[in-house]
Amino acid sequence: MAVVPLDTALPLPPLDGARRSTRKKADALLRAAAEVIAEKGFEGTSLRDVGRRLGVSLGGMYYYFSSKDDLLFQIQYRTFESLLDSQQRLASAGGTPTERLHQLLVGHLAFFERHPAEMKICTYELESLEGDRFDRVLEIRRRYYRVVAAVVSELAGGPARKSRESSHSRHLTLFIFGMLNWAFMWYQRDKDGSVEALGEEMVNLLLHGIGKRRS
Amino acid sequence: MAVVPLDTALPLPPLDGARRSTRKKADALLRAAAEVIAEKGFEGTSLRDVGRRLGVSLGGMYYYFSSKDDLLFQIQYRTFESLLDSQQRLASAGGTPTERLHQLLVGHLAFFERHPAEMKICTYELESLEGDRFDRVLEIRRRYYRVVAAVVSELAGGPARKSRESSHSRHLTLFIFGMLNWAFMWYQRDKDGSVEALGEEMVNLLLHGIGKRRS
DNA sequence: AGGTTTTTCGAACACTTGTTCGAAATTCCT
DNA sequence: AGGAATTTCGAACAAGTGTTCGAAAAACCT
Repeated sequence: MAVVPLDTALPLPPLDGARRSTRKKADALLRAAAEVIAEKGFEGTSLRDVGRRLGVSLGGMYYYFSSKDDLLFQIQYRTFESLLDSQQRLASAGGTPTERLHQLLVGHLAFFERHPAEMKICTYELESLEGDRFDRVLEIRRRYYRVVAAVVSELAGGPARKSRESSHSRHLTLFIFGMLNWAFMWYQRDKDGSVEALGEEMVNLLLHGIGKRRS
Repeated sequence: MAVVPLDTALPLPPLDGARRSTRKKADALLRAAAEVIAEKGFEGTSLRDVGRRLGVSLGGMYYYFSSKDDLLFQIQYRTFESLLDSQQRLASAGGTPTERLHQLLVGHLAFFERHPAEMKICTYELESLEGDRFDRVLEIRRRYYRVVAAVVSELAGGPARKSRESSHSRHLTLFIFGMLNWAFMWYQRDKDGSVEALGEEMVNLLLHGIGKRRS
């Protein structure tokens, strides 16, 4: 009976036994790819284009990524890893539910301001992923959803019920994500002010509705 | 000196001197194309695919559309024409500003429920348009924006100022579009109820904020 | 220095794409 | 029925795609 070698699970492209400089270059390629894909779309982007930005040949790209799909997956997964981590820190930093919501809104907007290309890709190109890669990205997105939903439930439903999420607070949460994620369609710092100020406007709307200002 | 014929400005594909059945077929092709593009993206969709759905050969497609870009343009432009028309009717039907906002929210959601593929394309594939086609779609989108923005200003700013839109009500309007347009990411009639009910939840949030129900 | 591993390249592959064009088929009108 | 306009097709084109592979180059370690 043949024995399957048990060592490092993933064979080539994940760059496990790689020099640090190589990993740095993979990161740089990922960032460059994000910019191109954000501009021309995933299908409209060729690996040759991405490589050319950093002087890497087409064949060379396959040393860093096992496929074009893998590249897209890594952009999306890493982005949500980073966002989730940052937001989880904020959500568990204490304060009233209102304060925590405020933190999360500004946190999301600030992250999006720092990584516009990656965030755009996450909203535009989720469905360009397939199979396992799609599932894994969906799963981490759900984790992020729950972080925000928890705070919204607290705020909307009074003391959080242990049981299933109410459809009311589900909708509230999705409305909020809509406002947040739509921002990349129009937000320009010059025109719209800082993300902190924008987060403030958002939290005012969410707490008191249109018309009334301040708390 | 040669004389350029002055008659029907647009020569071929706009199907000006066309039989009624031909225009019907063009409409059917447009709908079929919308479904394919909504599923696989514009770049990922081939004219061969679209044609095959209705038994039209690749070459045949060019009798109806002057190019692949033209097809995408027509989907987007016609969709906004129809949406704009329908919403303008609602906005000028009278009632208090609150009632008119309510009408517009439900109207938008209902339109989106009737034309999910087209609406998805309008949000995903605007940037796949170029030059004049891009400009024209942008212009009609702005017209629609103003219809909603006008009602929001009335509601938020007290009596509407004649002058420039305040950045506060600009943001409010864009928040609302975010909630509306994000809905296609998650809305399922079974799970989320009717669009009328959803519109009600939205208007409640906008008027009174989280937590308080009813008016 | 020499030898090993990591990195890079370029050519070749099979395939798909949008577009053009001229001839054939169909439909319409009188 | 015949003639004119319309619709439809199929083949051909040039260009671009992701992926594979084996050999060369560079970097590293002792």
